[in-house]
Amino acid sequence: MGKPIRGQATKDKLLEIAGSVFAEKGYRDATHAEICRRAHTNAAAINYHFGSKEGLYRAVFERLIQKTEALYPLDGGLPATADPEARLRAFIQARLNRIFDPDNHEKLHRICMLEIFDPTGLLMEPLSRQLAKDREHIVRALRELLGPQASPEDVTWCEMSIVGQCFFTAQGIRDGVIRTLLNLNADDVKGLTEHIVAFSLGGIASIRERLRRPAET
Amino acid sequence: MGKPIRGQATKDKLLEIAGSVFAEKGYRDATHAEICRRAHTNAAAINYHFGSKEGLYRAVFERLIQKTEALYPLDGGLPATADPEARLRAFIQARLNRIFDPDNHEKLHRICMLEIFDPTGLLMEPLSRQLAKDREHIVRALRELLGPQASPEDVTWCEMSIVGQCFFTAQGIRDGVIRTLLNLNADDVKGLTEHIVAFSLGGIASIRERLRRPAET
Amino acid sequence: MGKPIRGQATKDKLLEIAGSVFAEKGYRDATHAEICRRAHTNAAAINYHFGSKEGLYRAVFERLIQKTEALYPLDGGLPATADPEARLRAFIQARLNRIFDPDNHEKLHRICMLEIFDPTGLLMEPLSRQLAKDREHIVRALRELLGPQASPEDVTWCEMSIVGQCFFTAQGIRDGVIRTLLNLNADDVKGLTEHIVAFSLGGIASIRERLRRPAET
Amino acid sequence: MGKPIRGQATKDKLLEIAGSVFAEKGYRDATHAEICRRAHTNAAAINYHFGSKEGLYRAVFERLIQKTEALYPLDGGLPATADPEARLRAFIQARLNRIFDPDNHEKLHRICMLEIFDPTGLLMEPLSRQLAKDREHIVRALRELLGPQASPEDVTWCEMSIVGQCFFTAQGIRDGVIRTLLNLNADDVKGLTEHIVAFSLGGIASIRERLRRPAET
DNA sequence: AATGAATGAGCCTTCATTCAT
DNA sequence: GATGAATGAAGGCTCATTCAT
Repeated sequence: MGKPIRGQATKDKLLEIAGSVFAEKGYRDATHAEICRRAHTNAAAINYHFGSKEGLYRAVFERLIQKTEALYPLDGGLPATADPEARLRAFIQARLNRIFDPDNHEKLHRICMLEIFDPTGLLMEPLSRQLAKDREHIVRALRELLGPQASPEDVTWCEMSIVGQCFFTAQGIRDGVIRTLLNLNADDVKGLTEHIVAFSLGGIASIRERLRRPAET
Repeated sequence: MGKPIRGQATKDKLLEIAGSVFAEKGYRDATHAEICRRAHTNAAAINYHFGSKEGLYRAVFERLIQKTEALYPLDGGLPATADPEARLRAFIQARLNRIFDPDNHEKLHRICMLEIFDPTGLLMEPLSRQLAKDREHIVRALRELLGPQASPEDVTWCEMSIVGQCFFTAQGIRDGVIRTLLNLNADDVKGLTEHIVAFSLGGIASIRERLRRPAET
Repeated sequence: MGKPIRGQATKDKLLEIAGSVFAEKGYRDATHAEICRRAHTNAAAINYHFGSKEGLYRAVFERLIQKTEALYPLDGGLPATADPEARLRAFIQARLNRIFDPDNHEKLHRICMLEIFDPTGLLMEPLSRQLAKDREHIVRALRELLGPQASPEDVTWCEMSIVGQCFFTAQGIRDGVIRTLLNLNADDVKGLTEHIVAFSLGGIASIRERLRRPAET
Repeated sequence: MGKPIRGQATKDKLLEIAGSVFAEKGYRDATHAEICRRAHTNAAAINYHFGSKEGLYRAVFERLIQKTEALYPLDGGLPATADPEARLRAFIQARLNRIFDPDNHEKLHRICMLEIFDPTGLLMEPLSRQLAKDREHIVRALRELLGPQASPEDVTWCEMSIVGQCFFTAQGIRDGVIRTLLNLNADDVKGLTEHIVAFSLGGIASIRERLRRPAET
């Protein structure tokens, strides 16, 4: 109740705005000047509240992670005993929801993509911790779906196939060059989800079949 | 024969080195200083030969495109009348070969990825022209594989599923955070190819089946 | 009786800590941040209590002067009628004691040295008042030792010779480059005193002799 | 003949001016802005020519050392076999000449004093090398003058007594607080030299005598 | 034709100080 | 009376570019 503590308000504002700027421009191109201008703060505020641009970046990431985790758990709320196909669907759905969430989460997605393709080295630890945690759900579902013959490598490749579809397709739908090229409907998240689920289940079935008859390769 | 014109040699050297630096650091973090140091040239050479950093970047891209196209055509040399499954396999193979080519072509891949995920806006035109051209082969193969019921959107989504697997999996195998996380064998390009082909054929079959019974969704 | 006023405690703590920081880093390199951190105070406390960094600096100096004067009078407690040689020895002893006092007084010495060699201009008045006062004892002793033929200039030069030995030798024994170079024993203050006394008495005798036979130069 | 190479002129100007500014303000208070303003250069010139402020500082020091060494050798041109008293006089003379040289050398003296009393840590290596070299002449002369009974420590203390007189007296004559206080004639370098020589010879004689009769202490 | 020298704009950061409570 | 929050000014440095030769 009542207005927030004075200091916290500025700090939150900075985190909010900095999240947007980092997501838009990437860490290196985001400047104190722009962040502070948009947050209506002095250029020294970042260093005052976060010690440095790096400190701000890390704080932004942590905050985005927390918000997102709470909102879109990657198990979709399903118990570990649920049908693995349903859990796969839930995972894909959650991934796409995270990406297309209009609020904070697309920022997280952007920042993660940038870190994966052009790392700053500043989020190494929290990012890999996060990614490791995110994998658990899908890896478990995949093990069940692929059956006991699947090696860890088989599982990982299938995981990459699925996550790659989510990340890349989302990028294609939403941004830049590819979007212009493909002329896809950015709003049809549901349709996209169904596509990826169907495609992936087919892919998984195919891999499973292949494992049963390895001679054919 | 006679010695090569001195100016041309410097220019080529710059293109060569700049390709590496742009690929390693991205456009924004690549500096005149580093490029010229590694090319043993004066810092003014870039502007002298290419007018600006932007000019150099564009020239580098064009040159990489040319070299790569000649080396790894995306139809794999197959005629348009060949078996569509074979053409799909050829496409995936060529994509992965381009990515894993130890020479120049991984540079092209890096630059394309960076442009897709963090566009500079400088390659908009040549990049989208290139991507449009690259699509043709796979889109044709997919149309045949998915059958006449597939809408253009279905085809595009499948295309994205396949390309997404290639791009993202390659990234996962080769670089940074994800590689550390997954502990995959970076050399097994052949195994990766077979995985993506098998997974994709399964995925395509699943989508085709789904188109025949649309009520199920 | 009764607990000390809270404000006074903070103020004293600030004076104490600021003395150390000014002595260690010099006025210019001493920062509000460091002083207040080490004094467990808010960064605004300095300006609140002392108006400005300058005000704090002056207050620190005054306080150090007071403490030191009480502890190590430069006449060594000897009456003005005592043997001038004894008074000279007492002066040198007191100077060195001030410098090597492990508590507060080496701070005063450091600050004076820094002001002499790299003046801030902020202590001009109190410092020159202090130095003028400090001179009195040795100047009087020197006049007696040099005899009536000595001009004021002769006296001053001898004074400088003696004080110079104290200040510089002390610096050499205790700090940085010179100490490393000379490898002297930092604890032998007594030995150093005896050296300077002996050297100076010899020097004074030589000057006195020279005054009697000015033709020789 | 003819005007100097273009680049070298700016570089020399910067060294020249920077020497003055470093000597006047000390390393920390000397700013790019002031140096470049006075050298009529852009603020980026320092980093262009010397890499950094530190680089400039080091270059300034080296240059001052070189010029000074050539102009005022501390042996005064005397052979090592000359009368030790003459060599002592030559040493003191050279030291004072270096300090009072109106051209570059007082800059060197200022910088050395600042480094000794408030080190930046940037000249540690060249400074201590230089000081070690400077000592040689006087140490040799002192060994002869003090006789075989003198321990290395005795020699060092006498050295400090002499150098201390030179440094401190010079400071007193020339700068700030002390000068105002003492009202000495800044131009009488010759008189000062004679004073320090006479005082020191007397001091040395006294120490030598003391070594012969150690019981008296 | 080619390059060493120079620069203006902008970046992150630090600091003493002031403000609002 | 005392302090957490905020700031304007300035600092060293980097960089793509331009200039003079």
